[in-house]
Parts: sequence; structure tokens; C-alpha cells
Amino acid sequence: MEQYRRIWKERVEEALSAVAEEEGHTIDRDAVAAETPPSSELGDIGFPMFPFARVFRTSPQNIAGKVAERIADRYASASQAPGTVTQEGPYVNAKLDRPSVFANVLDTVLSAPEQWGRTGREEGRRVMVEFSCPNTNKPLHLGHLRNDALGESVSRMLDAAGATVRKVNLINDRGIHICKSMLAYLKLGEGSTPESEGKKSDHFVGDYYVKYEELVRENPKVADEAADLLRRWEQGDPEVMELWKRMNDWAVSGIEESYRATGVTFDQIYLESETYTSGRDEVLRGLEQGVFFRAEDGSVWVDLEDVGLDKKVLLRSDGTSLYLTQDIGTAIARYRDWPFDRLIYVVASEQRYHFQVLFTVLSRLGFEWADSLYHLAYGMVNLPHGKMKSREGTVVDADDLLAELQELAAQEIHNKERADVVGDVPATARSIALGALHYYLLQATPNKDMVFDPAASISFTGNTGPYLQYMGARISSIVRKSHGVQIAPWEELDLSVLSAPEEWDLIKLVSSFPDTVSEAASELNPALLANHLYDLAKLFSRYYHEHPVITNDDPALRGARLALCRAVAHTLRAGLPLIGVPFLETM
RNA sequence: GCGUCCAUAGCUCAGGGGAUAGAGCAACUGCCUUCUAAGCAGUAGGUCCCAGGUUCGAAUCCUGGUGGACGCGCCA
Repeated sequence: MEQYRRIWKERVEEALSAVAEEEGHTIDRDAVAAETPPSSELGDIGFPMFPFARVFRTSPQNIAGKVAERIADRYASASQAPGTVTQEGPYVNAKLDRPSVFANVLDTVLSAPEQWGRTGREEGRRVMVEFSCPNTNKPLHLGHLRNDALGESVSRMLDAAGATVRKVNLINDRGIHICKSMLAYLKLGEGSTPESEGKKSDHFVGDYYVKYEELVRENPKVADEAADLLRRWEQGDPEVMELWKRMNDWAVSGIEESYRATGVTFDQIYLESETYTSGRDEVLRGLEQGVFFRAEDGSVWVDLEDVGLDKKVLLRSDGTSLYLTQDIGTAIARYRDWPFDRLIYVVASEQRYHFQVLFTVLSRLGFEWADSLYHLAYGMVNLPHGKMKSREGTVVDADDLLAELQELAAQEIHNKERADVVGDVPATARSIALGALHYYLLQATPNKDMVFDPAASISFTGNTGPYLQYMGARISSIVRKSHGVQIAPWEELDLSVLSAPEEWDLIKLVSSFPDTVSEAASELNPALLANHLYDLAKLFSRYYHEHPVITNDDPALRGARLALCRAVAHTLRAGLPLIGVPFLETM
């Protein structure tokens, strides 16, 4: 659709300039804007004439009339983007030649469906995306799910837009939090294992973290013991290292199981235990260069007050690294490992300040690529009845939530008596659960806080993932059943039979799908794509209720409509996975 | 105290200079002998937080308020 807009904008600019010249005016071509009229009846591309009223000293209606008259039928049978132009009030509106658009778009989609939606807008760009970054003291929760959904979706969209994407994870496997779980295990574990308890391994570790919280409430001195464990870990105490390894393996393998279940993958996984001292040398180098300063107690600081930030500590007085120090080190290491044009950190918006500081410090250290760092901040996920608070036990566990959604989906399959048709009920229920979850998390603008309502997400009516999956399944069913019906071959199809308004609106939505993908990719906003696919599904749903496809009497109409159905199906098939929603043939 | 982000229908969210501000949920009314009713159509629901400003034109941009969230650790 984008190319049509470009071509017609050019034509309108030319006509407007010509009219202006005849009347002795000059216009600013940049003031010509291509917009979308509120309904297809008015036209397909609209050009408001308001900005030119002043130079012409007449009404926009008047100008629109003259411009429209000049263009009118001039391009009615142009070889490229044929169509006509009308005046609609103060607007000049282009109406595309429908059969040629149908032919064009359908041919593009159907001849290379696996390429549909893939563009070259980000061609040649190397983009690293960091996301997830779990702690190893407890399993993933709902907040991680938003993070993972965003990271995956943004990565897939960038890939579809032609970028070379590298997904990285940084597992926070060291520090006081894991020592707390370790301590509780030492006190209460009695050699038990996830296997002996029959628990998913990361939940097993997480349970000891909860037990630690109970222990420290009873006896605050337990905190000192945890700190002591951390000291022994840092000294490399073999006994502590052995336990640390064991518990980390449990935590990480459990988390990886969750990744597999949700379709999350990484190209590289960094471990904090291997990177936590990095950045120290960089800070010392910065100190020598006079970028930083040393306080009396030996700690190293950066003063960012001139750019509206604070003074921040970069090295403790004992010379050890902090979170910020480590992030400096890992950023540098990553650029060395895989030079990027852009590094996107998918991290909660609470850490905005941290990233401002990080980016500024890297820039002051002289890394010109510091400008390519971007913090994709996303808002908190709240629950209908308030916030998630670990102390109040209202944190929604990722695995539990997914299991609950899957159960609800399975029930629904049975209620609708679809089990026989669907075949593998658990697998289908799992796909529906994922679709529900990911669509709900991604249809909201990343930046904003959101309320996650599990019941609403899986609800099978309305603006939900399952609704989109249902439409995909319905079209697939129509396409499947078409095999037993006589259809005119593609070369002989008469596309002018596609005369319903819905058909025209459908093909326009289909044709702008690649534009939406690349826009959503460059804006790093999956919600744009989610909304587009919803509009498409919604419109198709209305359409096929009123317009029989394979049960139609007219073979010409059957063939043309089926081609349109296929194109819509391919669009959903290509688009849904980009927002983490599995495409289903049957449900 | 300072900083960042947010405010649109009863609720959850779209729309981010341009044509009558849109969906979904919830409420009410119709539609299954017909490609899956997990659906479709319809009714009702709005001072786009407030006040100024910029503009031919502001829900959208700017300034100032108000309300809310989150930051401002030798935590991560």
C-alpha cells in the first residue's frame, strides 16, 4: 500500500504545483500529506488541501476541485497504480483501480507466501536484543512473561524487516539472592532434590527462597549467614561452589523449560558469574583519563550532575564492581563479540535512570557506539485487584498461569465438542494458552503499565489471541474444504467479481501488512502489528458470514474469493508468530 | 524535594496534527436445517484530567496545574 501512496502523492504534488503555477503561486510540496480517508467510499488515499488555502487565497474545497479536475481520469489506465481522483470537500481523494490491486496483491502473496511480510527496510542492520535476564533464586513470573514476549516479538519483527538479529540473555546467577536460597536449603533441605520432591526444578529452588524469608523473619541473624555464604562464594570455597552450581543448574534448567514452553530462544547466554567483575578495568581507565574521580574512602565515582543526573558510584571502596560497573563491562564485551548497529535492552521502566547513567558513562568513556544503545522500557503488569507483591504472595507464577490457561482452553475444546476434530487436545490447548497470553501482553503499548486479567485474556470472545487464532482456523478450514470443490484456475480468475466493499477493505489490510510489520519493527512496538491483525481478522469474520466462499454457486466467485481467503490466511500465518501467537489450522 | 512516565466510554485498551474519537468486555435486542455460533448484526454508553498557548485545524504539539505509577542505594 505504501508504494501506492508514494506514487499518488507525487501525482497530487505535480497537479497542485501546476495549478499553482498557472495562477502565479508557488506551493510547498512538503505540505502535501497522504492520509487514509475514514471510509473506502470516499477514496483510498486522501490529500487535505487546507494548508494551501492561504497561498491560493481561496477555500480548500476550491483548490481540491481544481486539482481533482486536473488529475481526474488521467491515470485511469496508467501502467503503474492506475486509478482516478475525486474532490471530497476539502480533500483530493485517489481511488485505486480495484481489479489491478487485487491482481497485484494476490499474486504477490500467493506466489511466495513464505516471503509475505518480509521486507528490507532494516536490511544490513545488526541488532542485538537483550531480554529476559532472570534471577536464579526463583521461577519466572508474569512480569518476565511481558519481558520475554516483547523481546521475542521485537526480535522476530526486526528479522522480518531484514535486520540481522542476535538475541542475548544475561542470567543473574550470583549474588546475595541465590545465597539466600542456598542457606535455606542447607538448613532445611536435608539432601532433597527436585526429583525426590517431584517439583519443577526452578520452583524447587524458589521454594527455598520463600523459606529463607520465613527464617529471617524468625531470626534476623540469618541474614548474616547468607552474607557469609556470599563471601565464601567469592573466595571460591569448594563446598559453597558445589552447592551453588547444583542449585543454579536446577534453577536454570527449570527456567529453560519455561522458555521452551513459551517459544523463547537465545543466540547467546551470558552468565553474570562470569561477567560480574568486568567493567572494573574500564572504570580504572576512565579514572586515569579523568572522566571519573576517586573519593577519600577509595570508591570511584562519576559526576553526571551537569546532565541532570546524580553522582554515581562505579567501584566500591573495597574495589569491587557494582551492577552498573558490570553493565559497562558487558556492553563493551558485547560490542567486541558482535559489533552491532543497535543494542536494545528490554528492561522494565523502573530502570530508566540506570540506563541513562549507563549510556552516558559509556559515551564519556569514548565509545562512539554508545549512541546506538537503546532502553526499551516497558511498564509494570498489574492485576485486576491490585499489584503483584511478593510479600503478599500475589505474584503470578509464569508456569502456573500457563497451566491454568491451558486447562481453560482444553475445557473449552471439550465444551465445543471439538476434541475429535482437533486431535491433539493438550497441544492445541497449549497453543491457545500461549496465544491468549502473548496477544494480551503485546496488544498494549510497551511503555505503559497494564492490567493483566487472566480470565479476559483467554476469553474466547472479543479482542483476544484465541479470536485471532479462531479466524485463522476458520479460513484454513474453508481452504481445506475447497479441495473437493471445482475452482477456476488462478490464470483464468476474473478478479473483477470481487466487488463487495469488505473485499476491497480486506485486500487493503492485507496489502499494508508488510508496511505495518516494518513500522512496528522500527518503532519497537508489537501492539501496532497486533492491532492490524485484529482489524484484519475482525473484518474477515464479518465478511465470510455474509459472503459464502466454497458454498457459492458461481465458480468464478468461488475461485476469486478463495484466493482472497488464502491471502488473508497467509497474512495471519506470517503475522501471528511475530507476536508470539501460534497459528492454528484447526481449533 | 528532584527526575521520568502515564491520564480517552462503567472496566481493559487503540488512535500521537486533519473528514462524524474507535475496539473489546460488561448491559440490552436479533441471527445456527447453510464453509466451526470460540461467531455475526444492532442499541446504548465520551467536558479525550483541568487551564492557557501554537495552528487554517489539537484527544494528538508546547507551557503550567491536578491526580497516579516508578525512580533518585558502595542493591540488582
